[in-house]
Amino acid sequence: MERSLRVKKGAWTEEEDILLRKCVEKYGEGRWHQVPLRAGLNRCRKSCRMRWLNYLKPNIKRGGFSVDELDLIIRLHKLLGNRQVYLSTIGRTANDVKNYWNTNLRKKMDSSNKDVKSKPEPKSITKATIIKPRPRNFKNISWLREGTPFINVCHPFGDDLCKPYSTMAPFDNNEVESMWWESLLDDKEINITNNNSCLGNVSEIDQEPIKSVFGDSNSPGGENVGNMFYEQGQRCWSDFSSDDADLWNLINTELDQQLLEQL
DNA sequence: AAGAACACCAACCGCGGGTTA
DNA sequence: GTAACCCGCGGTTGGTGTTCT
Repeated sequence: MERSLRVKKGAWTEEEDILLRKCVEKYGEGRWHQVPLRAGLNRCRKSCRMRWLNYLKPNIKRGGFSVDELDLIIRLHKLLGNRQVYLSTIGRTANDVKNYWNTNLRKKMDSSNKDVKSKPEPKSITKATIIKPRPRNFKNISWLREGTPFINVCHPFGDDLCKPYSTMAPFDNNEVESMWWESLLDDKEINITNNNSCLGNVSEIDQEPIKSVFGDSNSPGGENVGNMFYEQGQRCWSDFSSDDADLWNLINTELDQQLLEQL
């Protein structure tokens, strides 16, 4: 319970910003419940976190949205829905994207949707078709602590890939990534087994013989796993380096090209 | 010139999910 | 197993500036 009667609310002062910035620079991000005390701020932890993430954090892109950014926001929104955390991958804060969406783009999207109301309703979306990719925390998984590379739970091939690679067939890095995005875009193959894991069509993988994938792992700076090379520190699928151009091309090919023209 | 309406955005709040004891 | 705690997402509010009438 925040001490709502005691903590300060409302706009932040320059002095508060300086205190918060110094605190985060000294102790790092996280442990927000300790930040008000450490920084000497009479603010609740949520307020401190929000101020840092949306305003003080370095490298925040501010100002007007470019045409490319708007295009990407619209496409990602169509792909992922109201999940500003993913929309914020374009380099804006989640709050910035959310505000812009709520005050600007949503109206345009609503009005454009009215134009197509005469069309038949799409098939109803059930709970089982909702895709909710979320970052995962695996720090309690023993084999991860031991340094075994693995792929994130939220993966097109399902829970089998949570297992250590020694029990899995190898996949090409780019292939895995693009298949995940394609699985998001292809509702025919998506099943959800629980709130957080995405299952794609695994029939082809099932036919692959299980191979040992740790045969040539002596490379400095990383590790060869089958035909994949993992950089040092790269432990999960979400750590794959991503080619923005590939993602952009994929979105371009799958989503409605006329969306922007309607705006 | 002044009040109303609108737009923008910083900030607040509730709640769900993950972690810890 | 579970209760308490913590984090952070997403909806909403409220203040301020701008435009309209």
